[in-house]
Amino acid sequence: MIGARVAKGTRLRCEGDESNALFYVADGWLAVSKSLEDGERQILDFILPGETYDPTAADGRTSFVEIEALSDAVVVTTDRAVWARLLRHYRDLWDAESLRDIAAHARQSERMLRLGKCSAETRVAYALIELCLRLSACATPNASAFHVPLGQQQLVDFIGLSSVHVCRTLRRLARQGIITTGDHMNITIHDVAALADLAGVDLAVLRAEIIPSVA
Amino acid sequence: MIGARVAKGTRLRCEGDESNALFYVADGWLAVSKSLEDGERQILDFILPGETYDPTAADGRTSFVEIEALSDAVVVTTDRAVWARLLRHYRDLWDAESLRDIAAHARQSERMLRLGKCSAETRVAYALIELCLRLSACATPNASAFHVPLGQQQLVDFIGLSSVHVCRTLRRLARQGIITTGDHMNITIHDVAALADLAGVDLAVLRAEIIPSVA
DNA sequence: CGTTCAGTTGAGTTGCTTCAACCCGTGTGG
DNA sequence: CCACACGGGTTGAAGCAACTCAACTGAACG
Repeated sequence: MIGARVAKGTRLRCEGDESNALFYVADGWLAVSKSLEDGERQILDFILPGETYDPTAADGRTSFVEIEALSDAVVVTTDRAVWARLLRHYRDLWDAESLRDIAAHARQSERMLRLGKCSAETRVAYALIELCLRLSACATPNASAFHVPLGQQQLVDFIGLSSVHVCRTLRRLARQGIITTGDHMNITIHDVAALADLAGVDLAVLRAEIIPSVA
Repeated sequence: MIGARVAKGTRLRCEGDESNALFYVADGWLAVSKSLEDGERQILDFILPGETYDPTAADGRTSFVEIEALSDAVVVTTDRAVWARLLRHYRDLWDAESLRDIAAHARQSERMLRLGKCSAETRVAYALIELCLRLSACATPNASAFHVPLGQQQLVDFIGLSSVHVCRTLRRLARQGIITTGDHMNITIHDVAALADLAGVDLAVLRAEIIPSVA
């Protein structure tokens, strides 16, 4: 189990020597992504402080994703086998992890639905809401204004639209007074209800599905 | 633990009394999907014989998906707590499940990438390849010809395009001699290489990532 | 023989992308 | 201190991929 500081922008290697590794993020944001040969990239999920991610593919050896630090971060690397033993022994840990797993899975599913079936506006609105929910769950209690440590390019890769169109859509939302964007992706949501409406979600339901509760 | 025969087309309830349930599919195909209020539906994954699925959301109570039997099926319903205990006690079971989990996760990620970034042709090709791989792994050793127990509508909900466009794309592939479609979604892949090429995947790599190996 | 329903095809439309120009804050070297 | 280049974000215009609408086919069934 090795803790390490990683600088913003660093790509974490998940293959070769480091295989069978599993990441625990102590601080900072990571992005998990996959890319095509032509350079197109899709961000699959963000990893927030306190969460773990296992990048191992089904063959148990290689990784199927790329992981990148979106901010300076502190990442702990653990051997999968060791981690598994811990999970088996400590009931609480197991429960907590299983909850986080479920939440991650639910989030990914929700995103797939939007990706496959929704308009640009809905997709953008949904992404903002998801980020807002996750952030307010882990840090700020204030639900409406938050800072996203992402460039537009990352947001774009997350949403799955062209940067041009994402930009347009954000501006439209801003013009409608639903959000304000400051410098460097400081986003303030003024009208959460309107945004949730555009995203086609019920805020309370979504939170229950997506955010690991301490039940 | 209750085993039950379910007829093709049945919707499995995952809420209320049946909450905290987890499904093991002994026989037949299930589809896991999510839908929008407007009726649009996205199929998130298929569950094949021998696989399990936990439809529980992060609040531990409600479900966040709909599950439907695509064929007549035999489904075993288990309490999550009981299942968790089994997993903790039987190391082999835990390993196998964790492998399946990883594979499912890798599949879903791969699909998200296609959903967000790829053309219709690529998405259709990829879907066919994935189905083919999974089927040939679990049943037919013959990789090229297989029967998909799906109507076009299901395939459409899986791929995330309009039925019209999926149809066109399939016909185009057929005209190019890459596949043949028989009655009721009997699909034969004549040129796996060409299809993999269109899908933008390396067949061997994909198999390693997506299919739980018995390693 | 008529009805129904899944799949197929054509024609017109739209939403997103692409391309290209531009703006502006930041860093850099003369 | 100014000139300049640079990169991220914004905007306009044009193109194209996928969607919608609508008509048709053919198999399945009473």
